Amino acid sequence: MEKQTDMDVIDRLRAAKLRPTRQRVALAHLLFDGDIDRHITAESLHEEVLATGPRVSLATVYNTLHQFTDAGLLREIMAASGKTYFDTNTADHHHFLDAKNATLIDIPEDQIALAHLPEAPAGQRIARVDVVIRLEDE
Amino acid sequence: MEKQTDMDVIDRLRAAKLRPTRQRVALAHLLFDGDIDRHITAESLHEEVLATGPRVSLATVYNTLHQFTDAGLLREIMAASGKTYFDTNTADHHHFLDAKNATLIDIPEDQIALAHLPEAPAGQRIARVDVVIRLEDE
DNA sequence: AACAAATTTTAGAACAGTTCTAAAGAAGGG
DNA sequence: CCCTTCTTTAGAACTGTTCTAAAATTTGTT
Ligand SMILES: [Mn+2]
Ligand SMILES: [Mn+2]
Ligand SMILES: [Zn+2]
Ligand SMILES: [Zn+2]
Repeated sequence: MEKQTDMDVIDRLRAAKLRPTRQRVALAHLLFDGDIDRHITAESLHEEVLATGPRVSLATVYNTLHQFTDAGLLREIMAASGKTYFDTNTADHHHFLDAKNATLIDIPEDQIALAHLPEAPAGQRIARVDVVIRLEDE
Repeated sequence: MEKQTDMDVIDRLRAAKLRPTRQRVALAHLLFDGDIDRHITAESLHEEVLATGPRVSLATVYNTLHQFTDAGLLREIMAASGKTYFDTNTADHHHFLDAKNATLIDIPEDQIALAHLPEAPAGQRIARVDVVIRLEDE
């Protein structure tokens, strides 16, 4: 996924049925260029785009993050502390929460295992399992 | 724990180094009478106490919930949806989240098992593990 | 290129949940 | 009782997020 061209990004947006506006292209580059999975908040992404790209309002950052989430390009994580994080890693996985730095860290898939899941109450099914391991300084 | 007398509750508050005020006694009864574990929010407990007991401000409900949590009588759970829940079950345990009703349900201890926990990043230790199993209608 | 229609962006207001402030009230010890 | 300390309270403030409706951009059509 390294260093996408604008055309790469534009195609991706079109595939998601989203017009490739200047703002969305800039945000998509920040989110998806490079191979690193990211855990960002609306505020943090807003600061980042202001520092490097075109002017984008905070409302647009929120709109875009939700649109990307609906398109399956991001995953929404409500870890704690009232902030919503968006994760560029859309695979099923779990997180460490560094509460002091308000940061999420992926837990490598092979390092955790839910032995046996409980049965859902009658009439309901399991939509998603989130494990959050809260860290503290040693 | 069934139907505590005021004296029971007052002793409990004294043990937590909290003056047994009218408000705290009323809230403690609501939280700790009966054997049922409860998952409440500040708003829900506020409504409840207004309906049945002395006038208590929302600020006092928040203050009291945090004091009880600090005293180990409650456990704070930030499940999702921007609301903070307080759990009268202070033992380590996990939850179903019924997102539609914004409700937490205890998962019986024996019905879930974390097979092996990952190692915490250098310099940090695991403070707490929270598993939230989000439910959806079948 | 010019135009019209549809979508998007934006500033700022509004909102929800929570915390803060500082003044008034209640509790406990002598 | 009196004094000191702690607690409660109303309302303001604050944080993160969503909403509103007007202006701007994008896209498709001539
Ligand atoms: Mn969302
Ligand atoms: Mn707290
Ligand atoms: Zn992640
Ligand atoms: Zn519980």
